[in-house]
Amino acid sequence: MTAPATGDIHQRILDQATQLFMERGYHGLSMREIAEAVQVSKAGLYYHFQDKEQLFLAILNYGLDQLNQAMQAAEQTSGGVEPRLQALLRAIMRVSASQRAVMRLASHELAHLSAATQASFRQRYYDQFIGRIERIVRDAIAQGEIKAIDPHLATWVFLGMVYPFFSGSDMRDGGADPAQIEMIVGIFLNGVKGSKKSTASLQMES
Amino acid sequence: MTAPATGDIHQRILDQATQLFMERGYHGLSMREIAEAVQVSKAGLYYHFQDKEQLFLAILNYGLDQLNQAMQAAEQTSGGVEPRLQALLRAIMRVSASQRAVMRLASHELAHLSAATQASFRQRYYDQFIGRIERIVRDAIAQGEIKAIDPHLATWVFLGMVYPFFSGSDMRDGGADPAQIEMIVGIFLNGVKGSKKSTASLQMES
DNA sequence: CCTACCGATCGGTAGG
DNA sequence: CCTACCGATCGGTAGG
Repeated sequence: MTAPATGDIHQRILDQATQLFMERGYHGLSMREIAEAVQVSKAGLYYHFQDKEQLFLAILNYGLDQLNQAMQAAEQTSGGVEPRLQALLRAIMRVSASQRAVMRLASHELAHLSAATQASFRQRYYDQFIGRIERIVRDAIAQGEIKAIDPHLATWVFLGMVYPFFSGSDMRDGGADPAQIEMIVGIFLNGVKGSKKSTASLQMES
Repeated sequence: MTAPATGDIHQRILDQATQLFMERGYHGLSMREIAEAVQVSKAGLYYHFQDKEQLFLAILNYGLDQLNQAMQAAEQTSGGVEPRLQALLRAIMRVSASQRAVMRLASHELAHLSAATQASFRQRYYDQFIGRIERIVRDAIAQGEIKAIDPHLATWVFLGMVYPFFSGSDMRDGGADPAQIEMIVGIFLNGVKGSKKSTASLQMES
């Protein structure tokens, strides 16, 4: 009566649950509530997903896949750190805000899942997301484009800077302002820039 | 039998619950489990705290108080952005890692509380924590020490950079490495430095 | 502060 | 045999 409602139920569950888990967290949302939102029975949920944890994991994996595809295309960009980082960020900002926010959901809620689930997702997360940024940072250090700081730390610093754009809750919900993103990349690069073409005074540490 | 166990039960509940909420999140931890950990009855918990939300709020407020006291002392520091930011960060890093992590707990879980509780905490959070950093940033912009960017955005960028040091879960648990902290402040300041002149603000190593 | 409970809801599963 | 569910209920636990 209300609608044909037959738009791939599997996907409709994923979409609705994504939104609800984002608002309420893993333990703050029940399978019953998801079922009501999707207008299937709770048993219907369990036909499509083994249990709550596997449903949640499917959400995280789907979000990571979206990001991965976007980042893959952007990775062809060659040149220095700046064009590469900017291209990566632009690609990330082109995926929907809600799928971006799934990465934040992952970092907040992963600890509440079983050890096996955590391990399996964390592996993919590093391979497909963090690793891509860290690789650019490592290359830039090798080229002397940025200071010889710990690449892992530098990556986390950079991610921390753009973190608000993965959320829409801490900051303004408008979201992906390209100018702001570019400025933040600029701040990062200016902050960590190496001795190559500027002053050598910042280089050494012991 | 087991222990005298009479070390201010109110505080023991706070301490134990802080640790457990940190591991499990607001909805991932039951009052029953807290009671068992503290070795009081569940009803005993309700003698000391009105309900689960008020217990959780007490934890957040206590953590904020610790930070507030430390930051108040550091706020006497005068001079440019750099000494002021460094003093503030050093003060923050002197409070225990677990109390620092309470701020992260707040940012993760606050959304799961009632609107009234959220509002009451967020007010204090801005007044006593974020506001202190934003004030320094605003002063620095007014003095031309750093670029004329949105102070709110700059504050969130800075907080994002030091975010890992509020956790102990995303990064190494060792926690507060002063050298890393100083370097990050240096990266931020170098990244946002203004047109005034690059005098002492570039020197981050001693 | 405890024992003894409540209305309701939790994640998950039965047979059809 | 299949896909795609349903109404009802399981044993336990939630906050109060």
